[in-house]
Amino acid sequence: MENPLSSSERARVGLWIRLARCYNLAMRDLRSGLREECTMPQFDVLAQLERSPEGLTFSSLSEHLLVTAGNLTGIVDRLEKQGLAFRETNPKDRRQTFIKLTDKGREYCNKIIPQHTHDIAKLLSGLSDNTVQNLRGDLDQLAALLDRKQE
Amino acid sequence: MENPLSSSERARVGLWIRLARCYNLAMRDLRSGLREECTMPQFDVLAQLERSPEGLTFSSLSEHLLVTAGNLTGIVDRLEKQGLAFRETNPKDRRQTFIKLTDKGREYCNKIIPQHTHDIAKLLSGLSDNTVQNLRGDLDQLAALLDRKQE
DNA sequence: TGCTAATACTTTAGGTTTCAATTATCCCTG
DNA sequence: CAGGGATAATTGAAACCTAAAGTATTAGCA
Repeated sequence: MENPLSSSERARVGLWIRLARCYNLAMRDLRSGLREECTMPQFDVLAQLERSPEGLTFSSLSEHLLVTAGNLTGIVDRLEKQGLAFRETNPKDRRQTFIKLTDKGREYCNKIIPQHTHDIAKLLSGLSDNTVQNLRGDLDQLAALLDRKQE
Repeated sequence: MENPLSSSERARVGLWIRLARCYNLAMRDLRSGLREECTMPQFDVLAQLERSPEGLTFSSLSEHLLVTAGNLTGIVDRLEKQGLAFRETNPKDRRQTFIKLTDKGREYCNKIIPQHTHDIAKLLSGLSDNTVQNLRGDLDQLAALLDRKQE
């Protein structure tokens, strides 16, 4: 009835399971390192804003972070409430909103970004430089593939 | 002030970013393939149950799927409401609950598991068998590392 | 100019997720 | 055999997340 999986298909399913497992294990660890400070999604937004002093729109953030714009509304609301970021309507196109860091937000980034960066490096420090390079290359290949399927 | 990142640290941060990006891109695609049927977390639970006719406890599911037990309560509630699974208290230890598939749930699994498996294989079909093998090996190494940090 | 379609964000409904606090049960030791 | 500590699941609060519908605003074109 069911046509059985080819070994090549099985290998790919196994790859997906491993990818998901690594992601979730790492996520769990990194989240706990950030916990007292801010949430992971909030960090992701802050880190993007930090490298764009001119501000970012919801659309561009949504694209970079792979989350829906509807989702960002809430995250930015909370950042705004904490005084770390603020909205600014684009006067040239009043549909668009720029999100920018406040001074407090920038200061905060200067503290937690290096800290979080260090956590990541430490978490992955057990891998050889060689393995890291191989993984990066192969994942780039995979990302290119997945990007293409998106359109 | 800030001591700058070594190139080896930078490489590891880049690896994490790529891993997260691939995970999220793939997740987005696979979710939409499953959408009309059930949610991804529900699928994950069903797929585990399908290979354990004797049932699984919340604790063991929690461990396998890397989610908290509190989270599973809700997911299993919804599966139960849909008539796909049911709870059964362990008479030998009334603290434990076995979760099992109903007939309807088993039938349902027979339909969607092959379908989802096929979606995964198709999504990753653009990678060479060689790249798949390399990635699997390297991710196994990474998972072992992350597992160890967990304890 | 004025209508229509597209774009940008928000809202809503339904799930998911975590952490922390509870409840129920079991185990163990005095 | 009773109390204290561990284990299993649930509950509650807050945040995240998506898809789909809604609201403003802009752009394009007849």
